[in-house]
Amino acid sequence: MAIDHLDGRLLVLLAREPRIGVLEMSRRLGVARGTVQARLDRLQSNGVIRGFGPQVDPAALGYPVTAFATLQIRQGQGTDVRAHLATVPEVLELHTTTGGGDMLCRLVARSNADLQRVIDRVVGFDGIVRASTAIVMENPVPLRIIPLVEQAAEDDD
Amino acid sequence: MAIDHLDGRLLVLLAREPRIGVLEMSRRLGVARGTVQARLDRLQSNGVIRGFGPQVDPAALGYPVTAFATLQIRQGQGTDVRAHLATVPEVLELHTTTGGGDMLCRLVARSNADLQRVIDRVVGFDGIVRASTAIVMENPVPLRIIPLVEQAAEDDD
DNA sequence: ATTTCACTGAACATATTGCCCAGCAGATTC
DNA sequence: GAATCTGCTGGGCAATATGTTCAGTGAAAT
Repeated sequence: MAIDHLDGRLLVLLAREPRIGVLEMSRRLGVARGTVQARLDRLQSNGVIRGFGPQVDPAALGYPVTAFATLQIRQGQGTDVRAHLATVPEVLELHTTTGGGDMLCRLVARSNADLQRVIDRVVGFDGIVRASTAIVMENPVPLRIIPLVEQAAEDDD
Repeated sequence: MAIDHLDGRLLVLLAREPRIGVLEMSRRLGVARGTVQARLDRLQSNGVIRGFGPQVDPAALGYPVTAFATLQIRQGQGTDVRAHLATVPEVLELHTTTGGGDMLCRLVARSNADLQRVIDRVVGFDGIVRASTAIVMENPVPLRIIPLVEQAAEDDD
């Protein structure tokens, strides 16, 4: 399973110049077009490539404040809480983590004041015992995958 | 600034079917091709759309374990720590947050055992005082943007 | 009344796509 | 050793999409 060296180069190329076509990729990688097409298909059915959705910047949408909230959930309320959080647009991401009934979610808001409204909406739900929020000030390493892809391709499995 | 209703529909369409072309989009949205092209260009130079990079699943790459680590940084060491963490491929994301010298980072690893290695590498650096890690068990809400886009488009700014 | 702006609808040459095929090399199986 | 698979090559084809330009239209701003 996983990826070989050519897959790695393909992914890195795709990450750097996402809009180039199959033909151009085959030129850059020095392989036949059919090969690139086959690799891409495989990577997608593999699930390695989940999709090519546009990466939208919440800040540019008017939500410049990001925060992470750790939620403590009352036993047995997990399912309800999940469903509740899924209905809040400002919840961009939700994880359940080790340690009691804990969840971690990524929030955005229009301002620090607005964040209060979002948090109230998030925690204003029966089943959430306690919430602690950390507001993001800087993002020195934005979500990235290239270094990991390169490592995985070198391990060459 | 921000986006109007057509931009919103464009983004949602693009998020749902990322590989469709400009022409097909114009057909779906019922507007001229030039309009879609102009909107897309604007959204990209706006920074609303950061890019179209492939969404790669770390699990499919052989890194099925995700964790969030909260790091406490010694005063004045922030820059060094950032640089250090940027060199670790398993650090997918790094944020500095409110509250003392705290950082939050997203990690992946090949296994729970491997996570220990990653954490050792992350915290094995002068300037990191303390680390507390939460391992992700489930991901009920994967990173998403559509609901926020829809809300922003309705607010119609 | 005039200017500006975004959108339309069309045209054109060029490039890319999806699909087909035959051939080839290396590895695996019998 | 011979047969079979699998992945890659390199080519050809019709259909489609792209980049670009243009003139015309309507609405809003000056």
